[in-house]
Amino acid sequence: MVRPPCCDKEGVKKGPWTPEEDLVLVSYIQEHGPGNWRAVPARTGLMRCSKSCRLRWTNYLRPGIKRGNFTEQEEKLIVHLQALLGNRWAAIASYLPERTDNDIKNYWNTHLKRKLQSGGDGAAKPPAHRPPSSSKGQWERRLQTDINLARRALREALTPLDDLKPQLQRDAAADAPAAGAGTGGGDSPASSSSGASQSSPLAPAAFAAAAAGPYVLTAENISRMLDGWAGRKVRGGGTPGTPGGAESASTGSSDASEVSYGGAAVASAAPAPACGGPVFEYEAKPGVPTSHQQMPLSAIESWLFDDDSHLHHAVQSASLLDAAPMDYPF
DNA sequence: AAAGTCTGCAACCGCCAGTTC
DNA sequence: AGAACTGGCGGTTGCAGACTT
Repeated sequence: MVRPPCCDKEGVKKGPWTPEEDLVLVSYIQEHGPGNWRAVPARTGLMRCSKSCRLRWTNYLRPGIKRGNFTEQEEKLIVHLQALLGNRWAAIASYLPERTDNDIKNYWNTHLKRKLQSGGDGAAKPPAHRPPSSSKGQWERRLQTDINLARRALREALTPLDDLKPQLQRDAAADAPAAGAGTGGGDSPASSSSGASQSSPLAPAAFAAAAAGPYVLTAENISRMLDGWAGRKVRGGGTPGTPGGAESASTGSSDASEVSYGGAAVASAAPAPACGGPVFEYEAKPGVPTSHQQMPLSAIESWLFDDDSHLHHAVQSASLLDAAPMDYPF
């Protein structure tokens, strides 16, 4: 069958997002939560494809995103995971909760690939036989499943206390969801889990936190938000550009995006402050630890790096598969 | 100082898989 | 059961700033 386009191509705006559009999108998501992307353009009036809205949110506007300046630790992790998983950026990104798959993909293509090709820094090189991109085969899924299981077990074992925080917040929100939402914005459907629950069960807690937290979408805050954006480096002639351009966002602690999210330091590598917490807590990647419950990288690394058998197994599997494609009896 | 080249990143495109009807 | 719909993913491109000549 022929798939219709995801949206009507005519009248759909393309290109860089303006601060105003970002604001509209953020406002909408703050109110309704992410999800149901198809309804977003219609309900916000944005002349954007639903897909574009989702991408803009997940790759840029979503709180908790760290931009630019990959640490050596992250770099190593990416290299190893890429060797392990191939170009499955979403899977790799799940190990780096503060990074988007797009970011990691870009970083790989622009930095790491070249680095490894030119001899690299001693980090493990990607195997000669990479899992073929076309083979989303059983072995690969099995591998991913195993990794996920191991990761979950590891997380549970290593971060019992941190895990309690979101749980406590969920419990608190469950106790008084309506009260929290009600104080936030009057008719705000914050307590409605229609859209948000689709993405994460954390939604109610997040909305409660949002209502009680530092960020309220008032005219004042919108003004501050726009001021912050307006004050940013402008890319291109007249185009307001994208807030938080890579390097500047990560280095400039007074970035507009931080302001816009009520000091949740969303663009910063620093963990969310104890007071208030991130407004968009529900926006943690599905199945991925939030910044609160983020597993320590060192733990992952020791698991990944110390036990080479994981890598070797993966590489061997890939090699075998390349040599003689077959249906693995997993 | 100007022109050309390189680099990095945001965003788009098309395909795929899961879900809904 | 199968078609339609939606969201997600990976590859690719276009553009603007940085750098080099």
